[in-house]
Amino acid sequence: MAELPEIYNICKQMNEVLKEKVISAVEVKQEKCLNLPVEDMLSRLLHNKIQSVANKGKWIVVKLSNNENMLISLGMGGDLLYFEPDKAMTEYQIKVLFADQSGFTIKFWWFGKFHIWADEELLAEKSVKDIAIDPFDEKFSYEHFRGLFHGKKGKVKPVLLDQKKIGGIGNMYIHDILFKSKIHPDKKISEITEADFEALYQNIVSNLKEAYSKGGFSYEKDFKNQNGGYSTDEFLVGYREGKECPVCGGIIEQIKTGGNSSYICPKCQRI
Amino acid sequence: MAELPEIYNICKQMNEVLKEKVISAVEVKQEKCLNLPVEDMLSRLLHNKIQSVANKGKWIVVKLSNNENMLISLGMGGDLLYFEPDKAMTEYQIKVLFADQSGFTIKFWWFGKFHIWADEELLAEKSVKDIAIDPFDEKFSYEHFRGLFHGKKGKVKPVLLDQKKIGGIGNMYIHDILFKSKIHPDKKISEITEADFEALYQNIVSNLKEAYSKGGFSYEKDFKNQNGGYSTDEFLVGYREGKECPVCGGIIEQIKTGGNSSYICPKCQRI
DNA sequence: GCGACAAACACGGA
DNA sequence: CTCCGTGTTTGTCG
Repeated sequence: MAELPEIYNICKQMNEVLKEKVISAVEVKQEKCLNLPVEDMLSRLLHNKIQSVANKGKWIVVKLSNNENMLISLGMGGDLLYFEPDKAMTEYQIKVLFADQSGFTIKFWWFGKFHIWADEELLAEKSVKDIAIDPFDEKFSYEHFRGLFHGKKGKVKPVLLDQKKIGGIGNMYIHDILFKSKIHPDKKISEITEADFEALYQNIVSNLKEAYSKGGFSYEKDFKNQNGGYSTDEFLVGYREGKECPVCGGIIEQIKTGGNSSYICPKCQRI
Repeated sequence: MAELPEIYNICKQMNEVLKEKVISAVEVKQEKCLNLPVEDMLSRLLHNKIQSVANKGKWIVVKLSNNENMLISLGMGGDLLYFEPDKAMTEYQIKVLFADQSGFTIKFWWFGKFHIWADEELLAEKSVKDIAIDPFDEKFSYEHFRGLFHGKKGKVKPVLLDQKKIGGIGNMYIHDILFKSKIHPDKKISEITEADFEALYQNIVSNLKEAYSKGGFSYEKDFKNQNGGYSTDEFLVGYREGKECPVCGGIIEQIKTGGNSSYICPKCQRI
């Protein structure tokens, strides 16, 4: 469930906290989240320095001094937690330890990934190479956004969640973004007006930035084990099926949209 | 509209009539139905002998003495007509002339193809390489047929018309085949019983053989310019929308099934 | 609820 | 009414 606001926040914190730290050990309790045999992973990570951390969509990319990278995907959610010496969590699938005895643990709720790729490999690596820029990127202009829909004929929501089109949006913040824009998730792209697109663009950026400014979603923990300040009370329609629409008083519905669920006000959001 | 019965018939006749004839000229009025520049096509065909003719699904494959092949697709229908010296039709896109001044003309109604491929190329040529055996093939056993559906989850009709699964069936004979089998074209494969599959298999083979035994569909001409003897009166539900079902007296409907039309008795064929 | 992949399906062009 | 390529949608798996 960690989406751009949470991931972006974690990356910022990792940058601040981990810079220049040297990896001294990596412990893996679940090998299937690796892309390499443990031995290979270790030989590519150990004794190297953290250079910088940035997100690529919902992926966290930790760049090391030896041109290797740790790519972390939290999948459906999980905790990526910094620890001071001797303060590590006991539940984790991956633990990275630094020379100063600090480190971080990763605990996935379900499917997470911990992949190692060299800079050159990264360009060809399918998991991340096609991930589009995210709404926090300065190049994420309205023109860029609008262009994603030109000549397209499907439904809106799949495009918004398509990581090859827009990085970082998942199936949580999207509900309110669409609601605020008064667009039904199954609305055909061809039937969306220019004004709708403008509202959609604004709401994507403002909704995610709002969540980021509050430290992310309240159910998620940041790198320093703090829960975010964006609480479920702020949801307008997301996960509020059966409750009243804050705008028109209609009853919010949970509906199936393709493979996932959507929460909508059937009155405010018409197909 | 030529399907397996018509194509099979034409191939048989071509085999009887053209064997050993030597190509002396080819005239092309519509170059876009070729896969080669006219020059190349000519140099690969002229002065070579017809060796044999066989169908691959709805394609007609004319094998020449020099290991080249003429591949003819009649597309949505057309006439492929033999002519005695000086008796050629005047309307055609392609005319093949033999040394004895006999020959054949091809007139497509819409999109037809006249392609040249050497034996070796044929194996890699996408238009025909994956076309499955047809219901007249001795290897088209019930087991073979049944196996086409194992582990599949879509609708029946698309499989029956998929040339990679079964060669030669088109959207004409299929209506009655499904009707006789009491299967709705949109029926899910997973919901079809073994008895249904057996009926379907029998009806595919028998319906197409019946049409073939009568020289094909009455609206189509054979190689000798004779119309087939399988008339529209023999259709049970195909193209009979609004008429009565010959079994239950219900009203036959024309419905959309994916990209094409189907004719069904809504009472005899339930989804 | 994520991401990768494959299967099924829809559509347009020749 | 054909075949084909492409894009879209749906399902499954880890």
